[in-house]
Amino acid sequence: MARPRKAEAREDTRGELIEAAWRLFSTAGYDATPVEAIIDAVGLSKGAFYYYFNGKEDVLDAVVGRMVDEMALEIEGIPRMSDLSPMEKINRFMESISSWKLAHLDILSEAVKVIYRDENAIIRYKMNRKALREFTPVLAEIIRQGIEEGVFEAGEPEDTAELILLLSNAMAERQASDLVRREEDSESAQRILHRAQLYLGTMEKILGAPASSIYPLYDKRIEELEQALKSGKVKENGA
Amino acid sequence: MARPRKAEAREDTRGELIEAAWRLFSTAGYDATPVEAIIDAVGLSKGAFYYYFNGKEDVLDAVVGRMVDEMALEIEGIPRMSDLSPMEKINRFMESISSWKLAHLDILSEAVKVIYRDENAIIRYKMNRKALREFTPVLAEIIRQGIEEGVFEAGEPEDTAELILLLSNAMAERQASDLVRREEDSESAQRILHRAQLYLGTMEKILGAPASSIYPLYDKRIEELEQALKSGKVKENGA
DNA sequence: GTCTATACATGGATAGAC
DNA sequence: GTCTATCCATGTATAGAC
Repeated sequence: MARPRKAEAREDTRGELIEAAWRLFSTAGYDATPVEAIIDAVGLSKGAFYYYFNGKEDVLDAVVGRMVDEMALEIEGIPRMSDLSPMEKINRFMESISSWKLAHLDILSEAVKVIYRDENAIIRYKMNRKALREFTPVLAEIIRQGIEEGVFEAGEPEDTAELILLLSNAMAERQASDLVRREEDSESAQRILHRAQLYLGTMEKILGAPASSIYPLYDKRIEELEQALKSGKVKENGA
Repeated sequence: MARPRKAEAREDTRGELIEAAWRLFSTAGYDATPVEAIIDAVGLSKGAFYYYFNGKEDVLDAVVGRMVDEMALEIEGIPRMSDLSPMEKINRFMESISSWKLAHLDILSEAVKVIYRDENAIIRYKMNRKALREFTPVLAEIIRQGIEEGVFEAGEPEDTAELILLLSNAMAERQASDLVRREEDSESAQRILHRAQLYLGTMEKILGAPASSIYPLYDKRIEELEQALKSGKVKENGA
């Protein structure tokens, strides 16, 4: 009977639900988060939830959509940054994506472990696919410029971009699992970096770009990430 | 009250359940298949199901396990086929995997569409990960041989093998969705093949192998697959 | 050891009150 | 537009027959 919080106290109910859902999905997992947990966190009833979303999967799409859109915002201007060379643009692109990821790992040194659990494959999959869709045209444009200027030697820009993104994502997944596992199993940091170099080198070959030209900052990023994971939560996230 | 089939008529109950589960998962999807549907198909009760499996996810693991093991059986001998060159071994490897896939598509020109639906990401993920685990050492051994003989120029064999498998899987996923979509959207066959060449070419670069050396039969395979999809089910699968 | 019958809790969904 | 009350499917667990 206890009536949840009054409506008047609420502003962006849908947004609050998305926020709460993401916090729960990333700490408990998707399947393990009942709709009830989401509404409890916000102080709403089930009916309200189903008023804002078509179902549980719908809120997952909203969560994913919000994150990818944030990323998209950061990268969409890169092709038109006339002070950067194509290679610099690519590095800027990579940098934007991984620093965004780092920023969103604050809530979640724990979350990495959760998100990469089997049952949460659906989250990763939706994220990857949406990111692929939205980022491919941007990266393709950069590649096109590089080909025109003669600094890249690659095939069809769209396909090439897609492949690069695929690799970059696979690398991220691999590195994430490497870093998480490194706490138990102690694989050498050297070995992990070495593996990353293989991926980066492959991207260079695909682009027909010189060795060690892609993402030279990567080593530093990994170090940061490792520090973040070691020291537990980096900072608190209130809302 | 109606008592299902008697026990005496049964031989490999667990196997029957796995079989039925796979048929249902691949036609209706994982989430959309209640445990009840599986036991109905076999003529058993719920208790029996929970006698053989710890839960629904357990039967999915069994399904995936069985398929990957079948594939593993076909490829594990390849590194020791002394009449083949390393490059031939790699092609044999690829061929084995994709012809196995084709063979298991008989039940399922329909299944492709189902398996690639969002909600079934968990099936694909489990499949890919198990395949990666089991196939990497085999492919790595072949690569090691190639490096020793000087026909490949690649880095650490395990990492290289993993990357190749990753690409091969990504290519398969891409091609599957291309071919399925081709029924509505009419993307040119040319474009699809072209995309495949990009993946194969990348694998060659990773191995440091000559162009067009990997999987020259691929074009033919794709044609076969396309025929299979066009003409609906290819053959019936009784048990 | 193998299975039937059944009970139960959970949680996704909906109808309709306010 | 917001929420309460309710329904129902389904995953899980168990007691006990054969």
